[in-house]
Amino acid sequence: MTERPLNATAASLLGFLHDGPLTGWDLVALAEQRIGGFWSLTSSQVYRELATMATAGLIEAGERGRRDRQPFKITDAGRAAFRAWGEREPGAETIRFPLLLTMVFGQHIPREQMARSIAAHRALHAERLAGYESMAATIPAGHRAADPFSVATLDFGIAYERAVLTWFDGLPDSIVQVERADD
Amino acid sequence: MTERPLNATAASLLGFLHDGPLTGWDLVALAEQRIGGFWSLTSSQVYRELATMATAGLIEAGERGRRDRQPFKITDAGRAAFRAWGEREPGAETIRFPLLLTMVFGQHIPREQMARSIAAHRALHAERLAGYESMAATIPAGHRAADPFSVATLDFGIAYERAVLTWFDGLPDSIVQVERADD
DNA sequence: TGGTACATGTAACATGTTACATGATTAG
DNA sequence: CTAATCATGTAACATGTTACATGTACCA
Repeated sequence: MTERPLNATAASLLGFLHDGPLTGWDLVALAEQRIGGFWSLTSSQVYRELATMATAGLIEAGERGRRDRQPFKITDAGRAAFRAWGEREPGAETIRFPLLLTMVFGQHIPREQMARSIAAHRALHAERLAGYESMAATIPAGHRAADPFSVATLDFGIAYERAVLTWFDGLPDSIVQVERADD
Repeated sequence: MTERPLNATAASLLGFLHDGPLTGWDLVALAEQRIGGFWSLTSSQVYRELATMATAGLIEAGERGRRDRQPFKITDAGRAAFRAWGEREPGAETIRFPLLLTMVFGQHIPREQMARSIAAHRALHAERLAGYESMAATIPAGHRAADPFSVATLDFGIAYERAVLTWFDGLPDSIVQVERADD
């Protein structure tokens, strides 16, 4: 007992398990879809956390089904642990943006390389934004009120991606523009 | 030889060392100031990376000065390693935003708690934005052209923080508003 | 002369990443 | 029958975090 507090990744798994038993595989897919935009996790991590939480009694393994699927069910202890996590002040966000790191040292990095990276990342963000926007478009009108939390996180994704795109588009030519030899 | 490629944190230290020898302490402070907005590192990490890089011959320790300060100087091998890092396509950014995680599971979390967390985070972001904006205000006009890279990363911080604040302010009352007993 | 800021570092541990091994089921 | 996808998991390692120990120099 007196387990150390849950980490956020484990807590999110417990969060998903509130709605019913799920397998590791399901959780990976669900997490990617629902929190992938601002929380990353790998299947390795998921299986490790599940094993740890099962040992700690926060979840219980059910019968294995087809293809060895093993569903986990949240226990009362798990719900309590989740509640305790939810009551802690969430920490500040961390962002790790390698492109910006490259950019800080831009003077030491080939200009063309940088311009290409920027273009690639811009495209990636445009794609993500499009994805979020099409998700948002399919939200039934009534749902916006019914599940404001999911909507809010989706809105965050949209706001973030739009800001990033606007920033990309405002970069000065001195950074973005590649002098091209007339080939 | 054939060392595995640099990690981004180590690379950033090498980046700073391009402009002259620095101690671990200096690097921590400099990193916090220059890349703290989108890349976090702790002093423990810095000293560990310095030790590793010194062993690998990417940097060289100089004479210890006052208060045991130990400056490190980048070597040619270090410059080469940095260049190799700069030539790799920077990976996608990762964001880890605990507040959003809490929010996804908002239905399972006390409303008042959530509202308080949101207010606290909003204040934090407002503060950061103000900091960035005052930094931006002190950039001499000519500098904008002279060091477009630093300016660009600062602009990112501003764009990001503004987007986050706007998002906060657009959250629906159903999330933000706490019913207050008339006390 | 005592507190504060400077400065370096270690140890222990938590978390995240990558690569791989294994097998079940399904679709063609 | 075979390739693709589903599904679980381990091992090894890299990276990040937290707590602490040690000592120096400045400044009031």
